[in-house]
Amino acid sequence: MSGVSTEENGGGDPRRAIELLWGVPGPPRRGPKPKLTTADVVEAAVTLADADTIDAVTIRRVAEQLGVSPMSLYTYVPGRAELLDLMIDHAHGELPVPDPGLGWRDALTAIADDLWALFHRHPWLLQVTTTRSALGPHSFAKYEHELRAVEGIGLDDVEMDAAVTLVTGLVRGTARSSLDAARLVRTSGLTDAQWWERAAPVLAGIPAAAAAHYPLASRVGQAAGEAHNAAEDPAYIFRFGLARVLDGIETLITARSERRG
Amino acid sequence: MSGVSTEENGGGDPRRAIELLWGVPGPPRRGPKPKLTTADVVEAAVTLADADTIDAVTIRRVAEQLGVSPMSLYTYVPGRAELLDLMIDHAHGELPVPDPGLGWRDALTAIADDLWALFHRHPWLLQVTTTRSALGPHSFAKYEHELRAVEGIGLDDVEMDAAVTLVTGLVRGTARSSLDAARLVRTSGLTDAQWWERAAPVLAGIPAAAAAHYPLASRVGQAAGEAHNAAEDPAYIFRFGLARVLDGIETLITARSERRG
DNA sequence: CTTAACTCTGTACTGTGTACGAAGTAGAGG
DNA sequence: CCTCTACTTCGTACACAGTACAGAGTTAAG
Repeated sequence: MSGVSTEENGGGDPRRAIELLWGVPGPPRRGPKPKLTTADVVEAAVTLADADTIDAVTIRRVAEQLGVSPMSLYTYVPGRAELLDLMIDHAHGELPVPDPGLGWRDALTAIADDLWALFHRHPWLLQVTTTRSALGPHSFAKYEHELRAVEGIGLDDVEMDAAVTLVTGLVRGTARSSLDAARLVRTSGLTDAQWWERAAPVLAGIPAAAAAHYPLASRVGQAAGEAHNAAEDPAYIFRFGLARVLDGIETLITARSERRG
Repeated sequence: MSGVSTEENGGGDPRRAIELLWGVPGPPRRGPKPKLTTADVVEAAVTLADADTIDAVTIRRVAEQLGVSPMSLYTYVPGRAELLDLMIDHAHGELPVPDPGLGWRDALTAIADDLWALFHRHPWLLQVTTTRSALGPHSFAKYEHELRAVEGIGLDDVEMDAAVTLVTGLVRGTARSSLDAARLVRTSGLTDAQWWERAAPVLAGIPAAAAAHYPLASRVGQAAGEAHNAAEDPAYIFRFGLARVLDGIETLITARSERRG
């Protein structure tokens, strides 16, 4: 069964975190040479998270991987929360710069595909909230490139923001489903098919769960399950959703231009 | 700063979890009368989560709220993960049954609005993954009602599934942003405006972060921030996104019917 | 009345983030 | 060169988590 929860992490003054994100050096160092750099810590943390989940990123494990005592990490990073922020911006740095020659549909599609790939390379990105933490250079650049895709196509500024947020949100949501499913297969040792094989007879023994009570859910659920095995389902929703959203944006643009002229 | 992570929870045999979800009584009881019911535990857990976050739902705290020792909860629930599953289905039970007389656009809009409201009543629903756990009666009913909204409008079964998943995914994503932002305001004690007041001068002191490097991001970000204060931003994206998605579905339906005749 | 199933509880283990204080290192000022 | 002091590193300790385990008490079945 599933059930995954999210941990809170403090707010606090943004100063130090922003300085770390932008690599501000700080005052000249007097004491012993540091063994590591902040970048070392971030990279070690990303390696751990890639191989498992964000939960694998514990202060103790990152320290162990670096051959250092846990507490010494606090020299490079104020705490675990800020480390996660640094990891996010680091990962955003992997996004390619979209081809500026593309039309808006192709550009948005490329952005969505790149983001989809990024999430599959770094699934932990979807286990972490982004609000207020996207202040690093690579996250800024990401937003800039996204806006460039919809610049000059007839949307006002507020709509441009909404359009790219809508597309990236679609990718986030569908990629999350895709990766949750994959992770579940890994941790439970059961594929979706195997899991259903086990669950189906239990459900069958419960009168209230009979197909007669849920005719559409039974029919459509089965059809969807057969059309694409469940592992590919989110990828289908991604493509389907992107097509719908792009069509919807096109409708808006058309309405705009017709009203104007 | 932000940074929120998600915990893993085991897979395991679905049998017991499904039985709990559907309220299968189990063999006749011989020992002392139980002080509680599984429903008591679930309701106490929901109360705790509503008042805070999903992290407030610890075995110890739920037990304390019920005036019982922590370990005795394991009589009613196999573990924390299964408790979360039960909470999800319990919450889905609050969703109203949509008016069957509505057209598909109004029906999908009503479903989206109801879900948006549910997420704002129970923000912890967005801190928990749903994959494979939606096997309870109320979650089944939710899916059934969603499909009813798009039944008979010219989509095949696979597209019906994709359409409702797209809409509910949109609500999930935008509601998550909305609630993450609200939670951040609560935990940091800073409104978005106050936080930006503090962050802006720090950013201003970093040459690499100059607006000249991110012209669109600066212009559009400012415009979006002024148009609606950040707290309302996700709500705007929700409405904007829903309009686009519905238009996109309409385009698909129209194309279908034109091809047919 | 005996027995066995069931509930409930206290204790204990492992693992988390990180506060605190001590120890050691190396550049700055004399 | 010596001293001072900022700085890095580390060991210990605390509060809190989920839950395994074993024992004690309770009640229905035989």
